[in-house]
Amino acid sequence: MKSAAPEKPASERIAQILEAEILSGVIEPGTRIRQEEVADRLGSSRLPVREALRMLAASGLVQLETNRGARIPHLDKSEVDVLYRMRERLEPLALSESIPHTTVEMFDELEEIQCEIESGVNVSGFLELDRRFHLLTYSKCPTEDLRDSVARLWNSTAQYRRAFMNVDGPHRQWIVNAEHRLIVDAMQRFDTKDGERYLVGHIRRTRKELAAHPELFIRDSQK
Amino acid sequence: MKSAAPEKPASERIAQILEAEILSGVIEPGTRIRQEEVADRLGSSRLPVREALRMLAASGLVQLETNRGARIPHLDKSEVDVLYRMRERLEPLALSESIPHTTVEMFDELEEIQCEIESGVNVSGFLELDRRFHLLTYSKCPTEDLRDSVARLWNSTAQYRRAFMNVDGPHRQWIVNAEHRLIVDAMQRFDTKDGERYLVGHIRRTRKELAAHPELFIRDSQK
DNA sequence: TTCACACAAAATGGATCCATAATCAAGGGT
DNA sequence: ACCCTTGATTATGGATCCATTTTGTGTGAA
Repeated sequence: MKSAAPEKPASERIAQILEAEILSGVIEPGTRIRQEEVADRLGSSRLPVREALRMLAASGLVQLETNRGARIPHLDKSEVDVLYRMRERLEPLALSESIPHTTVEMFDELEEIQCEIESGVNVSGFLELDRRFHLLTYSKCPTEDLRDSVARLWNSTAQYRRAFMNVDGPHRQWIVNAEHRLIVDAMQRFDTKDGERYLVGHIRRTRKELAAHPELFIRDSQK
Repeated sequence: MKSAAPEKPASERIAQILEAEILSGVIEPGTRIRQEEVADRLGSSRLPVREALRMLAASGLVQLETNRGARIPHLDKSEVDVLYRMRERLEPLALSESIPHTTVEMFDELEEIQCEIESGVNVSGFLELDRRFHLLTYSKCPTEDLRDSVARLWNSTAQYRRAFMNVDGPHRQWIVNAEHRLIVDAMQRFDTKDGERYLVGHIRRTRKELAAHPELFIRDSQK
């Protein structure tokens, strides 16, 4: 056998890079993604880019139109509202399914993330830590489809969380911290009901706060 | 302008054909799908087949593994159980969001489908009509992501509904008919709460009946 | 007989090249 | 002055060919 070369995946690399760029806001919403540009920017052919875009479309990060390429979708107020209602229903299930399989290492990591959040970070830092926090609480859910669905919802709504944080900032950050702490506590008590309760409140509150800022959803130019 | 040539889509054609073959059971669960075989069977190159498989993977119909191709996934009992719990939470939301936008044409079509179901059909016929019935009740939901998520769940669980119908047959078909009628009635009354209630019962009952037939989930050979 | 190693065959991932549809610009007509 | 049409440019969809990984088979030894 050759060296310990696990022969890194393939076009997944491009998908991961693009995902990071989209989630971090480097590529702005509404932007059209040209295959060729990405191809020679990342030093590959257009073909893996096409496959990467298909993966991202499956993850809810881009929207594909036949013969019209890929584009980061613009959602209006009511669509984001429904996505949040989906979150309110699915994520508690993911949490319930995850709780029976939690480990102490997981709680250590959750504690670490939450402490970092409370230590004060900027918007991008908070968004990334918050995402890691919640997806980690679901990570022990044995059903991959459920984990994927939840991740899709987080991806689709990421840009609006970012926009909201930019206008309302760490305004009522203490609420998020309290909710996170309560969720972790319920998990440690293996109390799925309580976990669901706090989590629903967490998401529901965010949905309502988002709905109170309709200026985040104003279409820039095109209808 | 040229003739009315809408220039049919592209690799979507292959995806639709494969989807129909998978849902109808022509391609059995666990089967490995070879790109080359599909390519020259449908008279095209391997490239559109690859894209089609990516679409199907996004729809939850196949599972892709790097360098190992596409395969129709085998799910175990607990995974199907969780998928049904996801359905219990998401589909009522889709129904609620759809009800305010219903039309009389839709109710005519629902009536037509339900009558055809009650007229007595074989297993494959029922499965297709049942799928059309429910997805039609969600079809006016304005949020595409929600409709897609629901369709994904139907795709992922299709083979188990088929297996169940094959062993338990039209055993208690009258229950399905009653539930369908009640759902349509609630929709016509624009009563989202009642619609959700009957729909949850419908899915929940199916989940429990499936759970009562563990023999449907016995792994054939590989672990 | 069974396990292990090696080699061959096949299937997938990737790159380059061609065809076609969409976009944009310029020009002419109303 | 505005809109429509017509062409050129650009970008995506598809086909063929090559590289790499996987898998299946066969032979050998314990």
